[in-house]
Amino acid sequence: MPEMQDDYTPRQRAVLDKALGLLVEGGERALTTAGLARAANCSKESLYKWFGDRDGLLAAMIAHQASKVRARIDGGEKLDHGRFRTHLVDFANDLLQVLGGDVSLALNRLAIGQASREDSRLGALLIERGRHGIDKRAGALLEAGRQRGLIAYGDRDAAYHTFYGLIVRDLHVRMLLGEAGVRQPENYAALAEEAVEQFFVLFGVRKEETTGRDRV
Amino acid sequence: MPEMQDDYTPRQRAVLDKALGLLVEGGERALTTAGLARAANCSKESLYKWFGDRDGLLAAMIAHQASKVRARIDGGEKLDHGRFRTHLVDFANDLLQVLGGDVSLALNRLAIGQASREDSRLGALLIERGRHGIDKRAGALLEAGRQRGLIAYGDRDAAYHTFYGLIVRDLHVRMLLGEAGVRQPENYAALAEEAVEQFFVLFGVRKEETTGRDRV
DNA sequence: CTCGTATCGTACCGTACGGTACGGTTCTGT
DNA sequence: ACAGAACCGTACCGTACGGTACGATACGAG
Repeated sequence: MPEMQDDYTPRQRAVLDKALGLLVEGGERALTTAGLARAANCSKESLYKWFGDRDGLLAAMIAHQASKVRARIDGGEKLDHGRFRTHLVDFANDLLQVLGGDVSLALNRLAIGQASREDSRLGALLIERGRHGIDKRAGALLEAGRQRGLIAYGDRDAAYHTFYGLIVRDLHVRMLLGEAGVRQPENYAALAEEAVEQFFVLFGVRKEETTGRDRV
Repeated sequence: MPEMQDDYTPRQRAVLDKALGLLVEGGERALTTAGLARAANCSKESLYKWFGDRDGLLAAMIAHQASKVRARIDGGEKLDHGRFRTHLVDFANDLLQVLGGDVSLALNRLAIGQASREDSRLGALLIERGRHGIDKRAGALLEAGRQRGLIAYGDRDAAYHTFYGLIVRDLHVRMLLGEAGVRQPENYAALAEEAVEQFFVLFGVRKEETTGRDRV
């Protein structure tokens, strides 16, 4: 599996960044080969030489963007309840931040728009390059919490997906649809707090009154 | 607010159904005016006369589809815990069934693909015509349960969104992305059961202890 | 200095789409 | 029966896009 590092030259990376910019600004319709060549001061011939065809360009954009968002791994410090809780809240915040980001939304819209085409692998590529890192990080975090006896679950994937649902709810789709008033990063913190709170209600291990009486 | 009933002639409805068929089968690229005219045995001129332009056609398709899915309202029988639970499970099942349906996925993909265009109202239209009915039904259901003392919440919208997240998790986006192996209707029942179970853990009222009252 | 390579800018080609126009046909009301 | 409207099928137009070709330019290797 790929090492999350694109093997493109700096020039090519700059072009891919321009392409992402066009995509974010104007959607798929704005991302034409001629437009990209003009915006990036390169020739269409170079685009086709580097990326093969338009689909190759789109795939390269996803790979390039994924290579920039390095999934940081949480250090293995000693986990008490408070630290674990903080890590979960951080994860939830990061997740909302990522999903609500301009580039993420634009790439997801692109991949979803292409999903009907049978020969398009953009969706799988997006999940493989983008989601799996997040999943790994969350899985490790949950596993660490379970081993310390802070939470309990039968199926880690099920617990993770529940956690994901508690955090994201229907926000992702509504942001993808462009609904007004949904993208409000100032609310992410509160959403993350509440999701973690609910996650602990579902999967937390009662320590007989050891539950930190945090303010909510 | 519209009455969830499209004011189109049967002929026009048949054309809109053909259009939905083309969209489901081949995505947005397959839905061309010429293609639709050929498939529906009508003239392009009629299409433009009836729907104005392509965007009008797309909007009409959404309205037409929404008019077919009538949000049935649950009868007001006496609610005991078992009945209430059954209604919640039914709602969860219906929700998964709807979101995973061919037409719903195709229309959502279409609206999401257009979401970048500033002048596109498809996303808002889809939410307005499709989601609001579901939201109303769920809201009424939750409110009935609360008034019977079966569940407790401070904010109904928050409780509903949590319920939604527990049911759908990340399934909707992954289905939209076309990930293989995600659309498995045979799993919906188990997912619905588990979501309702978790929902009761979070918001259910124990007959003995009346705790679990959360603010926020 | 010179050759080769990579790249740029532009021009070009074929295609496909949105939208319009028009002659011929069917349907409807009187 | 007849007039008018609605509609079909097709042809047509302008545009825009993906992809290719080509001459011009910059630059490193020998």
